[in-house]
Amino acid sequence: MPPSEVSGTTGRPRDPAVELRILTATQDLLADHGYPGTTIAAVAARARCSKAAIYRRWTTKPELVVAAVRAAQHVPEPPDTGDLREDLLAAAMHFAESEDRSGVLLASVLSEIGRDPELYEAAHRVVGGPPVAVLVAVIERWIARGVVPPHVHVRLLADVVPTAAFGSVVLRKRALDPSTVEELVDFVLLPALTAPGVR
Amino acid sequence: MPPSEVSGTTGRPRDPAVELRILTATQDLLADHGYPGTTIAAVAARARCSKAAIYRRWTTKPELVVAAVRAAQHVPEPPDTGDLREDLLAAAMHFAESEDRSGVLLASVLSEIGRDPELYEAAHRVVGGPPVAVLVAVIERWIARGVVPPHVHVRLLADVVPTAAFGSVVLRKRALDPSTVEELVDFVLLPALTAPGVR
DNA sequence: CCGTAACGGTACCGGACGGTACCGTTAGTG
DNA sequence: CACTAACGGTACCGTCCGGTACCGTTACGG
Repeated sequence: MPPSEVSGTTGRPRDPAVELRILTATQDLLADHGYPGTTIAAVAARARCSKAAIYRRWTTKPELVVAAVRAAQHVPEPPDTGDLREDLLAAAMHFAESEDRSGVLLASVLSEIGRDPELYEAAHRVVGGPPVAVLVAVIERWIARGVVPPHVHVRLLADVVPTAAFGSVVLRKRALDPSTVEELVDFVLLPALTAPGVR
Repeated sequence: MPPSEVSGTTGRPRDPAVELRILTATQDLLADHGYPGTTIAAVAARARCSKAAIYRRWTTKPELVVAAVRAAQHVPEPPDTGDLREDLLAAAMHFAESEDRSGVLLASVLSEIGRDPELYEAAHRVVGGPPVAVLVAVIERWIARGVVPPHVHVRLLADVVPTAAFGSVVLRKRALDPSTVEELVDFVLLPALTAPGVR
């Protein structure tokens, strides 16, 4: 939900540039200092605006944070390169470090947004779902093509890279290395997807 | 480091029961409410003691938390059942839910202990290292026995289960299901360990 | 040109929490 | 029996931070 759109029909209009500065400032602070370090005062200072300008748009801090995370996201397209490994790499690389900060931001927020289940669910659904769904879609397509056997545990394998990315961000304060993502694809996903049925 | 052992040679001796109650209360609160929810006042209330009794033993909250996490841990023995799958299961189950709360506690703390690198490192080294080392040891032993090919990415695979456990605790507020651990072993670790060289 | 509302700035409120100080009481040691 | 230090209890301090209120100023619509 973008800024509360309720505003009188007359008077000085809101400056859209302020809105943008607030959101990017929130993203910066979330990425650098986590949820607790992202104070409203700090956001205001970085956005070069007043706290009032923030509370005019969002009623509470968690709502601002969700808006900032949502603004950072752009839904990826399921790749279809004709090669299993290339598809996996393309889908998995969304979780590596890149100019797209949505993964890093999501991890920062999810781990610290605390005990508010409603906001937690909102953030998870909006930002966490789609990229994992892309990985699931890729795997299922290659199952349909008969390249990957149908007995593999799709959900479990699709979660490997996102989970690793999450751990990296939360534990080591930095995004997953692209080379590590490549290793995960080559040494974990591909063997598990192409191995004959074990057990 | 247990309670500051500096205490005069005379006077009323410290009650060891109080110490124990403080540590278990801290563990309970960490597991249930995370690091921020573990306030000193709450620990004192649950331990049925005064805040002063806590600060008599530990100088600061992070030190108390590290002590509580450390107290919850007991170093596991590397299993050697003669069967690869059984060894992996035994080592991996340390990260599933059980009466041993050390994994859950570590996850709670690591994700929220914040920007104090010193305490972070201490907690990680003390509690996070050994269980992963057990997994590494198991895999390397089976490489030495020639059952697992030497080209597998040991560190990467040994981290799969711990990372999943961490994500589960932080994201879903509950420990990893034993059946999920079993699935990870069967559908991720074993295929990756036994697959022929890919790529 | 008047009304309205957003603007930056800032003072302020209220609650939470880490940590300290001091109480009278109690359990040990010499 | 005197001394000492831990005990539970509690009042207190300082700080941080989310959120509110109010300022004079500014930009737009009717």
